[in-house]
Amino acid sequence: MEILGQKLTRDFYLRPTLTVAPDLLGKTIVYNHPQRQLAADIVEVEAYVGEDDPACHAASGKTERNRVMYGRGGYSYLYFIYGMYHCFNIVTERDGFPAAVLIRGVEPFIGKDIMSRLLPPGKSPNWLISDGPGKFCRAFGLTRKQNGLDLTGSELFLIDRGNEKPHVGVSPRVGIKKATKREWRFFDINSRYVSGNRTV
DNA sequence: TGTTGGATCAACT
DNA sequence: GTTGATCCAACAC
Repeated sequence: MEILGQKLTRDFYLRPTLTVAPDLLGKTIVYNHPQRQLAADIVEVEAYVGEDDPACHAASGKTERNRVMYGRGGYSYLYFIYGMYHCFNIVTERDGFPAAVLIRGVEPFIGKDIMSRLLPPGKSPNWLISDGPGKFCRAFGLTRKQNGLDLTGSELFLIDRGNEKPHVGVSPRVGIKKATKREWRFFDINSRYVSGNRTV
């Protein structure tokens, strides 16, 4: 199935991270796996910008883990955390400057039934499957295998399908103890799929 | 070689 | 509000 929309090009990702992050709200992530197609609209993100940002993985320099963050914008940065979860980031800005946007919440658009099968059994049908960075990666089946993918390619990419501009809320980033004064979390205030709106 | 704690989530009290 | 699950990168030694 072909989804109607304009694929985001390299230029989109090369802009300043604090411009790209809120601009990602309402855009659609498409994951074309050989056996399945998944798509979801972004409703919550966080920006991590450069070695001067104490909360950014690049705060203490380049390592094997954060290597793709140092590359050109428009690539995926996936890492494993807390022994159980993965987090998906979109690398931004020019080659050599480490920055990325963490995807924290999405509204399922295509393949919700497939996503549900990747989740633990016994949840009620209206259980939110993608409100939170770990839950999003689990619903999409994203792991470190997808680290470093070119998001202008055909496997994993983003499109603008003309969604209405969301009403954007701003807050400090979640789950970090450093740089809590920086309000670099952006979310669609009308979406149920923003993390923290627990519905079970 | 060993230790520690994290951009999480859900199930407790 | 607190804790368990469970891995591995980063850093200390």
